[in-house]
Amino acid sequence: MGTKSAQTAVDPQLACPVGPVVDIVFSRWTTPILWTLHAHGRQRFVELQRRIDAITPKVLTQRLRQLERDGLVVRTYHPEVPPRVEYEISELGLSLAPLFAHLAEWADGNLDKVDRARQAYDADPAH
Amino acid sequence: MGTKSAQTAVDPQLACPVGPVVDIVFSRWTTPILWTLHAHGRQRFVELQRRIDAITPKVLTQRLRQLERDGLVVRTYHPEVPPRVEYEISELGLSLAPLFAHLAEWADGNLDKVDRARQAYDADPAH
DNA sequence: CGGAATCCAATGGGATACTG
DNA sequence: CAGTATCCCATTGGATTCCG
Repeated sequence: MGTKSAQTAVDPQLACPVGPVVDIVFSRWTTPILWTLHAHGRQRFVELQRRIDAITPKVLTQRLRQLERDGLVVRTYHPEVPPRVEYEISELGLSLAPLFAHLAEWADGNLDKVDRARQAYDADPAH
Repeated sequence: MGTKSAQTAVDPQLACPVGPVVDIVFSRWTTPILWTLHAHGRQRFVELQRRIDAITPKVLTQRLRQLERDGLVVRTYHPEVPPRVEYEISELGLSLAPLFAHLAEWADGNLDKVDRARQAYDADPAH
């Protein structure tokens, strides 16, 4: 990981100004994680793991690290026995809420059209 | 809302309502393709290929097929010699424009914060 | 509990060559 | 021109094990 993002291997800025932000917000597993944190508030590692269907601890750790580095999630470590770690959405992460709402709204009004388009496409023997 | 121990195994789609639409709109290469089609209007395969930095014909074909199947892009085949094919955004695809604008707006106001968060994170030897 | 380390399988995407 | 076909490599993610 680190400085290199897989999706930006081909500088998308020229072809698509929204490329960088898509990398940050919509890379794999980020929306389920952000959504779960937003829906259930501050919670521990295992709670997150249980709520996000069958995600492995390795992948969850990777994604949480990225989200923490990007400032969208705040990690709090409590030096106890046993150790306790809590994750929550940051203020910056919370600022994505309207965008997610917008996305959900579009989905609500148009996902059925996508479905019908697919059925029509699949029904056409020319394809 | 209360936490139910009964539904420990949560379907990822349930865990994140925006999951399906993210798959459709923000899967790999789709935003550069949609953006280019929106910026330059109806255009041919090679034009698309040239404008989207170094995308291979194979991948471009795959993505265009998916976008066509999802009803976001319209493909028009002209049986000439040599053959001519044109792609354009559909009405459904165009309905994504406000969403993209919203995304660009968020990026414009917050991408620098992400950058600073990364620098702060990388500067901390604890990480 | 909250990970880290290791190994491995699947997949996506690049390069190249070819065709109607 | 607009793809298709083939090969191949890199990255991703899953499974498992181990540790402070």
